[in-house]
Amino acid sequence: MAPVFPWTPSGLVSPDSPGAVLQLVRTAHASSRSEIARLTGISATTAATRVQALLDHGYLEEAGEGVSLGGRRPRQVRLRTTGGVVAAADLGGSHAALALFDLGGRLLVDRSASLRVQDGPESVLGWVHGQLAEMLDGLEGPAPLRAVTVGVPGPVDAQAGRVVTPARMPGWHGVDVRALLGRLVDVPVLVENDANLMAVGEYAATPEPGSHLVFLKAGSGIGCGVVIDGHLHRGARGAAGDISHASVGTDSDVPCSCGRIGCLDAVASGAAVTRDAAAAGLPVTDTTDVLRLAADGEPVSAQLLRSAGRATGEVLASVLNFFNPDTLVLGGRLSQAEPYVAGLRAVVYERCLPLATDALQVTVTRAGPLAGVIGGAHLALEHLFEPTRVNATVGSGAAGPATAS
Amino acid sequence: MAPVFPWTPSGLVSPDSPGAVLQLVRTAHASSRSEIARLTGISATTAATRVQALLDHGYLEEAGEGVSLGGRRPRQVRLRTTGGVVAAADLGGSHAALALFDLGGRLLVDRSASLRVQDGPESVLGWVHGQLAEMLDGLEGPAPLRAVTVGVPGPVDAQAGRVVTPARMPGWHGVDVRALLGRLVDVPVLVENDANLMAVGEYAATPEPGSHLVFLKAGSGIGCGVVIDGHLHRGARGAAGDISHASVGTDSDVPCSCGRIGCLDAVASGAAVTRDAAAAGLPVTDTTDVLRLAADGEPVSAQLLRSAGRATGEVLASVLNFFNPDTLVLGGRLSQAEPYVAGLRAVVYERCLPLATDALQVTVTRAGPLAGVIGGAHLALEHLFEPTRVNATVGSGAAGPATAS
DNA sequence: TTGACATACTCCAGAAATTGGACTTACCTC
DNA sequence: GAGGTAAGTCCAATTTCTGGAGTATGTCAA
Repeated sequence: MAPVFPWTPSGLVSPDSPGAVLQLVRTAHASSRSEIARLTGISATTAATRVQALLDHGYLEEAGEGVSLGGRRPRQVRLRTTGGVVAAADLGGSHAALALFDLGGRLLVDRSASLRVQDGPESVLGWVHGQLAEMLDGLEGPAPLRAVTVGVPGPVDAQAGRVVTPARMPGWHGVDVRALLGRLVDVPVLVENDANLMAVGEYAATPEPGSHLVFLKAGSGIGCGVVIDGHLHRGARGAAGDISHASVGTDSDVPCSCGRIGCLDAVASGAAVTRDAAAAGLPVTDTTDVLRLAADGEPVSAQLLRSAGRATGEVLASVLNFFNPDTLVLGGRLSQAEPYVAGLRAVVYERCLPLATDALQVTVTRAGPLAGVIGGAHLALEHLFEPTRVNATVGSGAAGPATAS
Repeated sequence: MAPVFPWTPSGLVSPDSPGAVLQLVRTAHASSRSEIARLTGISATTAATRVQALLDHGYLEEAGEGVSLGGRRPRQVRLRTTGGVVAAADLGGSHAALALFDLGGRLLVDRSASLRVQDGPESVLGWVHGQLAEMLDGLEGPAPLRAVTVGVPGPVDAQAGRVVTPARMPGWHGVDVRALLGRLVDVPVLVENDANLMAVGEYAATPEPGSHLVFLKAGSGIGCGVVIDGHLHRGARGAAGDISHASVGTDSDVPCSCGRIGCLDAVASGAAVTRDAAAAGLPVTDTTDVLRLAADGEPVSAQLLRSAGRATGEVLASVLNFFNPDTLVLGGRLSQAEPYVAGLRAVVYERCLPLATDALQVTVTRAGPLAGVIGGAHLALEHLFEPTRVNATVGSGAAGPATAS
């Protein structure tokens, strides 16, 4: 008999590194010393020691006693959420949402404001910084800013923190948002596509490890965000999630911005629906008008929205068959229109394979307009607390909580 | 100023667990003690101790001396590949490929044979076991079998090791391949879809961590395998990669097996091409005939293959835009036909967005007919050496190298 | 009420792992 | 050769982890 391995390299199986204790508490998987010992396999003594270290350094705080499981009640601990805040800014074509969150991911304040993208990156990011500073000043217990996430409506090189060819933000191509804003705030700055942020925001609402989520942002443009196994999928060039130029079977001959005919974006986007509604003689100038008419029971607008939903569903069906996610979340302004959602759902269930739909949940966004900033906060906190990738130097470069402004 | 964290939980940043040493050597990232110390950040003493333990237990072996970097030559170590073998079986509709690999992933023997699926799971898996036993007997230095991967042409519940609704293997629905084969071989058994295995096999040829790969298997049916960030993406129900029922713009009215019209499978699969070729009066009975005619310069068959490639490219373009991989690998028998590949490439580059194609490599499979078993070996070795998921009880359940037959 | 038993946690001494520095080996360059 | 450098070993000091004893505080059932 050839040699066998009677010995397994220790540490190969269970990830019980010291930092894992913080993760367990942060993700609500454990809340007492004994629970940590059980889950990680480390001894009770070690668990207590590590918890104490985290308490001493302000990562955790005592949280009273839990319920007895037949013996002494456990002394619970939780993340100390007052040790700082993270900020997220979700920039749109003409509008921005800004918010502050505590270290537990709880929303502290948010505001939204109209934005003048055309003023250029320096001006806009300066404005963002001013808004954030105001919000920070307004907090009750002042806490240091730890990280900022900026969402922009276009492709992003998240590694470098740069904007790439944004269709809806002329003048921003190649702009190093990380450097520009990092100079002002002096904390790590993450830059991300807005649909990606929304996807993460929805995932954060019910974070099931190992689950896959596709988020559809159907507004004046159409885009997707993809979360795979709990991690944002950006693709090779940060361009993942683009379905706007998939071709749909249509008799429309309106040319798309990409030069082709029959692209989803030219047929089923908010802009396209508005254009078609206006052409049909309805008194509309933007997507909101169409949504209002449809909500009031105006049939032509409802019909247009339903068609847009069906066209989008057609494209999504291919995506869902290919990608087989657990969840499809519909967001963006069009997802507020019932005919749109109904049309989309009908086609998805008609066109998808049984295996693709039997586990699939199709829901309308719960986080709503805050999905983007919630996702931004999630990424910022992940960056602060789980800097697993050693080479991921972001912003001020510090791995984990470090000096902040 | 609110409290800041001057202390970072140790172990939060660098993954330097004892088992990491084995991974570094296995993945060819390190080959000497000093290199391991440098890469992991552990002291030279510790690195030497761990290497010695791995040597003592047969995981590693000495491998002579390397080149000097200005001082003493490093004493190299490498994975001890003779400590066992892994097996992979790639079952097709009527054909099977079987192979044995050493623990370094090197192919030792392979054979292919015709298969009678209709004999049923017990019979077929018994036959597989017999073939593997024969091959094991034929090895020079007899080594114990450590794990087996079985690829089947249909959806799979990899977690449970079961086959799910396989279109091309009637009688196999719900069959617990892991249990059936595990009873015979008494080592961990992995079950996986064949296109998935091929994707992993191609990835294994040039394993770049963080890269995304889509593998197209275009044979008598059409399927994809997806590797995300080095990990196989199975989807929620193990059904990821299915593009056979995406609809393509065509004037064909041949109904698909799913009951609809215009599905890719009904238009561009090997079976569809053969059908159309026969209908055009060509003397063909299967895909091989068509490929041969086209290779001989027969224009109608070439034209049909080109159209099939174009239709497939149309569907893939959507997938590539959405998914933004680094690599698209074309495999399956149709990928051997130049007109098919040319048609596919043309449409992909025409229909994809610049961001989706500027980083994209479109290549024809290098691993060829062995891609499936190579992928199977890769998964088996990954299971043996990287059992990071604690709950992943597979086969005989042991995590890491353990008792074997 | 009371005893039996369980869980949660702490304390402490022994065991194990890790480290830094001294030391050896062995190569390169000049 | 001499000096410099990298690779690796040896060893004592240090740090970390563990298991068992002991304490605190519950549940449960008679």
